Amino acid sequence: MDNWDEIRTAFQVARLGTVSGAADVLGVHHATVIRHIDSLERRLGAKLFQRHARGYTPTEAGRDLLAVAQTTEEQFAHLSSRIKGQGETVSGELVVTSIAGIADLLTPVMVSFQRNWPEVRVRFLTDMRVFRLDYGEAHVAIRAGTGPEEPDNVVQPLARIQSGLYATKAYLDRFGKPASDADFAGHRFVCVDHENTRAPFYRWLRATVQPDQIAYAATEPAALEEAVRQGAGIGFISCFRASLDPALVEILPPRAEWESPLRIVTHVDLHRTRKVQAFLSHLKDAAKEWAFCS
Amino acid sequence: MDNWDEIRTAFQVARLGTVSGAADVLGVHHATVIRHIDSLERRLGAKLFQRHARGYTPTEAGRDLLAVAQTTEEQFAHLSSRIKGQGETVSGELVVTSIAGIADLLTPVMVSFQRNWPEVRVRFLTDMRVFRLDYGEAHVAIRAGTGPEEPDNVVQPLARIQSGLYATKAYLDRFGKPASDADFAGHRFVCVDHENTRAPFYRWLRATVQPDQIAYAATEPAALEEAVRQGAGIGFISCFRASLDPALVEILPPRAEWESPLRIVTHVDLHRTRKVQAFLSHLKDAAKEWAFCS
DNA sequence: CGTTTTCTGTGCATTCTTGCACAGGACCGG
DNA sequence: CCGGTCCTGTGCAAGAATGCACAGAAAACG
Repeated sequence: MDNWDEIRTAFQVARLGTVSGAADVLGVHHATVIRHIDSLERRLGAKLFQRHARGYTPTEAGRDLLAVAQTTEEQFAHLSSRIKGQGETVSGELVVTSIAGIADLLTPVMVSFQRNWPEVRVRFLTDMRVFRLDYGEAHVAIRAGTGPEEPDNVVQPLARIQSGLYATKAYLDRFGKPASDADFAGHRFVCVDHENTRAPFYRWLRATVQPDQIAYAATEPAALEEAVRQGAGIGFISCFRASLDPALVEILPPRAEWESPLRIVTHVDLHRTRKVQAFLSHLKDAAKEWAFCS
Repeated sequence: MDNWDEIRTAFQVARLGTVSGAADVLGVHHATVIRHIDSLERRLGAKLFQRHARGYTPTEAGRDLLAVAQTTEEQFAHLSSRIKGQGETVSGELVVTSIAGIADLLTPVMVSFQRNWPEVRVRFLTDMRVFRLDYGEAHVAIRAGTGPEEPDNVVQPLARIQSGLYATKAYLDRFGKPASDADFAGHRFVCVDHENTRAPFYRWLRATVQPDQIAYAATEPAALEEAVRQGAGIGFISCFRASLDPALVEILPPRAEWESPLRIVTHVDLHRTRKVQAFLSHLKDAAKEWAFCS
């Protein structure tokens, strides 16, 4: 049963009883309608209509088609209005992905968004691998740094998260607290185990301290943070995370050059929808309230 | 939501995830598939798929379409197999029409046919007006005489119903019983009120008796028969109907020239179907058993 | 790391569908 | 009885959808 258009044509003929009437409704020439019916009947091997000078009377098969196509037309009409409307409504799924490090910063935003738009089911994905927006894996991605992006992705700056140098009280009791970045001699540091990282504060750290001062290195951000908390040395932790842990002591005040940009990335097709726009404005509003950001 | 073929194309793309795969299944070029999707999305004003190098991933709208079109395809497949099969099966409606005069002759045939083919719903229409087969009003018509027929109707002889001259005992007690058609003087007759009727026995009657002997005339066959039963005169009644009424007495034995042919008429498109053929053979078998016919 | 495969996407020629004009038949109303 | 109207049906030309060839890009594979 290929060629659904011919079924649609036959449906209108069965509904209206005449070829001409169906042609008017369908917006085609009546010759086209005749040819569609002929083609469909030839393929089915059965007559759908009794032809006579006053019109086409559906046979039993034609009435069967009428009933089936009637519901089909209704289903398609509903589908059409759903799809046309869904770009304008804030409902359905909203899939947001981000790096794991800022999950606890974002979660309150997600929850309040869902509270504001109860029709929306929020999915918040944090995973090792980067989710790809052009594969339809997420509507919105929140990413750190200034990495390259796909051509079809629209990128917006969200905030600049401040990071500072921290150490535990236990570390300071043992090694003392440096007064400035000129006073780092004899101190040990925690740094990412990657020569050419893009994180600005780690680039600054590698340029400032001696390599043998890096006492602890790891690839995983969470592992680095944990190392500082365990007293392995002085290390960078984002200010908002450090503020949650009273055991951490700020070594130096945050600097603008240490700030790391946070970007909102959306796929160009989804960016225009009201659902995504609603979330974006909600997210930006929330970001304005964030302390430790600029 | 016109152009159902584009929905079908989009359905296959959503189902398979690639344009190329959908093109193979649909038996068209992949460029055609791309153009269908583009056209459909443009008309809906919403993206159905996220495009990427490995294929098309359906969006929320695309998944919605997938679900709707899935059931549509199934419905159409069922419809197709029903229509293709129904020409070969004996089921559904069977509409038979005839003149009212032979309804009680046909009814047992219809009932036994329905008993033999329980899938069939029989509708037996007897009405004043002649039902038109080319308007799809009936599958089979049983008609008397040798009237003209539509070009698309296939006509078969069914039987020749015998009619005889009858009167009531009361009439005979009063007027006597004529020994032959040469002994009709002084008798009164019941005849159709129509100069040029096609019924052979009435033509014979008008040619045989004097006009003033026709004591009772009517247009309706049932009214004529009732007039004979009421003793209005001698009149023609079909033998099978007269045999049911013991009050009627046969005046003259049936003659071949009084016989009226009974024709089966079907529309050429429906004539080929097994359902109609089954009824026709059943009807012919039953007609062989009919007494008062030849 | 280069190669192969498998996708999508687009300009161009072709085929096929569609529209048009007209014929023919049936029905309706005067 | 006869013109007007509303149907269906068909040959022919215009237009639109399709197929083809090729480009380009990304993933898979050895």
